[in-house]
Amino acid sequence: MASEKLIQFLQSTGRIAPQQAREIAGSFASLRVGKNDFFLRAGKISDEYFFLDTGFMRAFAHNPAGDEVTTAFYGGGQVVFEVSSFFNRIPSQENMQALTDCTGWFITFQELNGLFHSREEFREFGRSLLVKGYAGLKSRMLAMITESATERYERLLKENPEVVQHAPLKSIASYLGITDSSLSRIRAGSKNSALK
Amino acid sequence: MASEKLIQFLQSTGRIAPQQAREIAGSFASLRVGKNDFFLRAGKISDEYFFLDTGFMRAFAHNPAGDEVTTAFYGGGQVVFEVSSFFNRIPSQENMQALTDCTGWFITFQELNGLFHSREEFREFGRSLLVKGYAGLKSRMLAMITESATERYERLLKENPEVVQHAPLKSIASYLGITDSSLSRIRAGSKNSALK
DNA sequence: AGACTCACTTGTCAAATGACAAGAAATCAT
DNA sequence: ATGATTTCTTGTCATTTGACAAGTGAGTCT
Repeated sequence: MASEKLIQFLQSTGRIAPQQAREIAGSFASLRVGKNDFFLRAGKISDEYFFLDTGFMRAFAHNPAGDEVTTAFYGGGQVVFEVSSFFNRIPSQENMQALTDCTGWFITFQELNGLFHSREEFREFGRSLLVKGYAGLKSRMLAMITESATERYERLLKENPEVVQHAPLKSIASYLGITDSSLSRIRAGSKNSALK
Repeated sequence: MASEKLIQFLQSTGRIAPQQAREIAGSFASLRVGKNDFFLRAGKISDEYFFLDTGFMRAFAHNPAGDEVTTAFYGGGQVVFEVSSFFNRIPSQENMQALTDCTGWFITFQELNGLFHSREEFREFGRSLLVKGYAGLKSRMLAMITESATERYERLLKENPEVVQHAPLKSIASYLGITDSSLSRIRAGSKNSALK
């Protein structure tokens, strides 16, 4: 198993020692998701806690009008699962789909819970991940309130440049809360802002 | 101790039995926060996990320009603390302030951790609360992307009518991501939408 | 009472963004 | 390859929202 990246990841919070990380990683099974394949479909229960090793994914919901709204992007080194569906065992409102071919490692809800039960340090790790996701959402919310569309785009470009390279414009636009034509204009503008 | 509401709350996820709920509630101490008093100041570590029994509170941050941005409202029956600061033991970026006189029950981080350690059912309860908060933020984010300011205001009015009665207009406006004059116009408009 | 502050409203104008539609460019299926 | 589909860009115009400023009214302090 070439799960070195997962083992590193488990140690990243400093609460899990190398040997324990190796043991925990042993409970994960490998998974690959082909480009455009769905990792999770709305209506299903999110049951895989998936460490994404290589590739990019996105999550999206539908607004009342039926349009797709991208709610998250994921790159290598992140864990992909729908929090509410996974922990509450209820159908997901969101879809998760691979933007590129993806590879990684997963465990099921049941296995995760077993590990949480038997390993306090892994439980702490899981909480830390949840808290981190929560904080990330909060800061995105703050950006949505205080920044202009252009600023939000530039922030995404800076903080997540790979995403911009792999996601289609309309997904990025709905993630930023703007229309695709507006984003197209923002892109055109930021290049020529000095010219004309 | 008249902590019946807290005891009920602990049982609300169905994972904690009445007797256990009573014992856990016994670890909480009572707290009152006077109107306009700060429950938490930016720069401090959030160290109280506070079950708000009666009253209303809000959380707010400052944007780069220095203006207050309200990030959350809390009413009776909710738990008030800054997730990231509390669990990561880092200074809070947010302030939390009482909108009205408040009463409730709290435990410190250390005590909470002790309970998490000794009582699996309370640990599950804590996770459930975190997951609920996470899901709430996600749906607020979705509303911010897909709904107009008027729709967001009407949703708040419907889902949290008490808040609107106790928070000043400008706090509500920044929570909704609009200026106070826009909110004032929205309010004026929704009354007269049938008239001229 | 009188002067102050604070919360809210309203007017005017500008800026940001959306709606809709047409066209160019890239991608895909057969 | 070719036609179909999707993706992205661009034009025109409408709508939403913001910026700024003035005004009203309610409460507060001395």
